[in-house]
Amino acid sequence: MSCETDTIETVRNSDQRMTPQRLLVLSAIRHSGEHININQIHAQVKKAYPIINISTIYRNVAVLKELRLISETYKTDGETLYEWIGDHTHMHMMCRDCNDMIEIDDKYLDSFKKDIRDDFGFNIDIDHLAISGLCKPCKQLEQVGYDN
Amino acid sequence: MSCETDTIETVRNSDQRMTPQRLLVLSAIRHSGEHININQIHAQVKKAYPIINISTIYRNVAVLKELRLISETYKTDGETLYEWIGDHTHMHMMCRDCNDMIEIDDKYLDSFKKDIRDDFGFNIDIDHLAISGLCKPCKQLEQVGYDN
DNA sequence: TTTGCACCTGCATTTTTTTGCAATAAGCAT
DNA sequence: ATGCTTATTGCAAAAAAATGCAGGTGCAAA
Ligand SMILES: [Mn+2]
Ligand SMILES: [Mn+2]
Ligand SMILES: [Zn+2]
Ligand SMILES: [Zn+2]
Repeated sequence: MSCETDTIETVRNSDQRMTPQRLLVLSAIRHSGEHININQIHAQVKKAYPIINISTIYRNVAVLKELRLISETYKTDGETLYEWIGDHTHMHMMCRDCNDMIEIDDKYLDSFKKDIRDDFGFNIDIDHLAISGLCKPCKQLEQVGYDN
Repeated sequence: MSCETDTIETVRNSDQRMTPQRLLVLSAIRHSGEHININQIHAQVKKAYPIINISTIYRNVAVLKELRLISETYKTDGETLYEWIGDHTHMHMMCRDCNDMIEIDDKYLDSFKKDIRDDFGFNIDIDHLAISGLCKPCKQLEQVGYDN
């Protein structure tokens, strides 16, 4: 795993240790398509290390989240997803009706982010932003009165 | 509970029923200060109806959330909070270090919301918006290098 | 009022997530 | 290399959340 060198440093520089288990969890998330849940991480890690316990997955995900190497997203349908935070910074819009998630460039947040920082001193984490609402098709269905 | 008449109508108009248990859950959330968790709701409802089961709380909270009468917020420290959605629409900024939550007027979101609707047709739910980041004091501590 | 049906509840159980603990091992300093 | 300190792991057990089911009940239509 040569592409993880700087990540390994990040972990080590924070009084945490880089174990084989932790590296496998980290790689599973990093090299998954994009979003991955706990069971998928567990299944993936098991391929290389079958004895690993699910609690180790939970605990490592918590550590990586704390270090802001990964993000945690609660989907509108209840599923919790993890994602690698690299240089591809973006946010998500999640539809509360069809549960679809679309990816949105974080440039859309620039002005809002600035206002909040200027007026409150609060610094928004764009990497951890998932916003719920109604997507275009679902909104149209609602207006036709097709649903409620 | 005379102040719940329109709420009762909302529930009844959606092919769901208004049971005493549901009304108690609803009132507990509505009349709590602002944010309340599952156990607090359970404790509150028990005062009037001691036999109620915790699973009834979980199920009713899910229904009220689906009807958009209440919002569900995952705090940065893991706690899940519920809140009545009335006319006092607002959003929250949650600090990932000190877990403090500040309330912010939704006017700050107007421009962002419009951009997203114009460009993607996606309609953001302001009532369900809680954004994580670093609050002012925590940001200052970080810059001094006091923490990491 | 009475009836009927779909929704709800309580309870038991299952599933998911968290936690305590003793053994192990990472990483720093000899 | 070797030894120390302390984070981390696997396992078991606890706690939290979700679910199946049989009986109960809201409520709309007679
Ligand atoms: Mn993403
Ligand atoms: Mn609030
Ligand atoms: Zn949708
Ligand atoms: Zn803070």
